[in-house]
Amino acid sequence: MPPVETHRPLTIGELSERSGVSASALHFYERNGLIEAERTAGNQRRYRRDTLRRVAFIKTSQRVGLPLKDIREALESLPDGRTPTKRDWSRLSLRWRKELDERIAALQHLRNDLDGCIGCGCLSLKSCTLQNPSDELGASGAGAQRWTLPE
Amino acid sequence: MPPVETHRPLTIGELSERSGVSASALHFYERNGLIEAERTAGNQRRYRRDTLRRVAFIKTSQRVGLPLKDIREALESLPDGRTPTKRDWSRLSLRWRKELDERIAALQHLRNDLDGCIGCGCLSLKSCTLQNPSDELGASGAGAQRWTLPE
DNA sequence: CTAGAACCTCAACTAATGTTGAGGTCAATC
DNA sequence: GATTGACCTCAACATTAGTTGAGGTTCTAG
Repeated sequence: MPPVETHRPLTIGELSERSGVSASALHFYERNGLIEAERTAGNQRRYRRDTLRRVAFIKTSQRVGLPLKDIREALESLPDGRTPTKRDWSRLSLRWRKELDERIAALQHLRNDLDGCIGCGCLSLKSCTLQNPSDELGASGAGAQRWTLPE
Repeated sequence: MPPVETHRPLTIGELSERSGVSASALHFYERNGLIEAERTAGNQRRYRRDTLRRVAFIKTSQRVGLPLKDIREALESLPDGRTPTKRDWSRLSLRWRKELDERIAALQHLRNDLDGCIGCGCLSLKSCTLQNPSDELGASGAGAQRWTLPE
């Protein structure tokens, strides 16, 4: 296997296969500015190989629960012309880690409240902190709102 | 304040105000079998007061990230004719607690993986467990899929 | 008894995240 | 150099969770 093979750009079929993301979803991501592609003379897409990592980042971010809009914003912070370095990706990962931490904390808080409510079976509006995000949960885990409330 | 006031059914405006859920959303919940209402002679909705708790349960469940379909299924396990008791609500809360636990565990797993990746900046398909839900995360935290994958 | 607030239904629209299909083109192989 | 699988665009549709508006009715307070 010639090493030059390693640098050949990917067709959409290859990217789809290797990323596990459908071609139609890749089209969609492109329309929404999350990925981009060169074109052949015949107008077919050719992806730089680091697009694979980009798509991986998109998938992972979605698993965390982030909307594509946020993911696009994060990706926009990548260097424009050059292929992103490990350091670039690390920075993004670190950013997501914070989101994750907040989200986990919020869910744990919710669980604690739920534990309290299981005893009383309350879930009633005034007495149960679960009902009012702006109450205790809002104060100690503002991150929660990021994930469930509209902007 | 006469105690009989406590038993008067709620108008949609009252339920909306007290639950923080818009009237149009209440209509929507009704269309989708999540809540129900009696009607006055003039066809206006009148809600039993425990509907307040039902709506609270819906809101809380949504904050956990559950789709309405799942919430409806849970609510269907409530007794049909009578007003649910604390015990009934406790049972549902307990069920949600399990979901929450799984979800927290899955996110923690994801975070651990992410920590590994921050060091290497990888996020590449083969080497990074983050990419393949059916790998480690799938094995130890199947619950994660419940929240992010289509059925 | 009447004005105005609150309510009713139904249809259409929104936004996110894609999928599906029609109709046509490209490119790699025999 | 033709075939065939992979690709292209564009439009329409799907799903979730509602919102908005039009056009009409009911309820309540004065």
